[in-house]
Amino acid sequence: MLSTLPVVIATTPACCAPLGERSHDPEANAIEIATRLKALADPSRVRIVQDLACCEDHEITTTDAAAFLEVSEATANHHLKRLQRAAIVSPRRDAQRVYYRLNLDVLRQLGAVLQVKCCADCHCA
Amino acid sequence: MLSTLPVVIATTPACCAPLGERSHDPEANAIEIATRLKALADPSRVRIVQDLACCEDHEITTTDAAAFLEVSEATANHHLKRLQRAAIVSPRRDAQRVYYRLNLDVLRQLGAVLQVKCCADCHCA
DNA sequence: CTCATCTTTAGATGAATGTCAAATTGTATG
DNA sequence: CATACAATTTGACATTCATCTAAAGATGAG
Repeated sequence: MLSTLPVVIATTPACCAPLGERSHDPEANAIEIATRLKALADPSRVRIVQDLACCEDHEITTTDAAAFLEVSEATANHHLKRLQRAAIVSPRRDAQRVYYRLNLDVLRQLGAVLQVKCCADCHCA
Repeated sequence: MLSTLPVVIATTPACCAPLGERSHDPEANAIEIATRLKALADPSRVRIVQDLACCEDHEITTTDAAAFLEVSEATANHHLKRLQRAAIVSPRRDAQRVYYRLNLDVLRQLGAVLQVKCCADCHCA
């Protein structure tokens, strides 16, 4: 289970790309980033996140997600758990139902990792 | 082979999340985004991109990548091709060598997709 | 042309994963 | 407690994929 706000993603490097912290352990850092990206790299999970970012109350249950994705509840639950393990969503129990909600900060930080800025003197586009 | 600048990612929606265009075909759009994320969602490929964003000349060859990742050249080439198919890198041939270079705009746009902004009246963090 | 180097492809293999049906657990209500 | 509904787990299955070795292409040097 990944932490909600990993240091490796939060820090900003010196030169070009903010693709996570490179100074400490590049290997571990790359695994961390890849793990989070993998959690998002599936059409069903992208749609869940899209819906969560836009829907009325910004929450979704396993049953709702199953109907939304037109998939079994076991599958919907699998995807929600996958997102949860990457700290992209968090669960909230209310009676029988479990509502999942986006962790916007985590999503934004993951996005920030891809906002590569190159140094002034390089030939990058 | 994905196009270099897909419309689906370039456009900006109305309300909350800019997780790609949702108005046209949500299903196809989600597949598009997930496909690109998948191309990046591997530790070796993250390290390649990290290196490309920072290294001296912002280019890398199959042989260099193999040494850098400590992996066979076939494997390194596989990863570079995967990134190329997602338009994240582009090849440039010079004599025997093929130099791969980042498409910064594609990377930035993919990152922008995750920069979820919620509407003022919602309860998101 | 022949050799050396770099790149790419082909085929094989093991691990991860998306999906489902079925069974199990959790929670509330009669 | 018994029933109903929601969530989760389990086990199976097919697919994808990271990796390797071996072989084949591509390109320049002698």
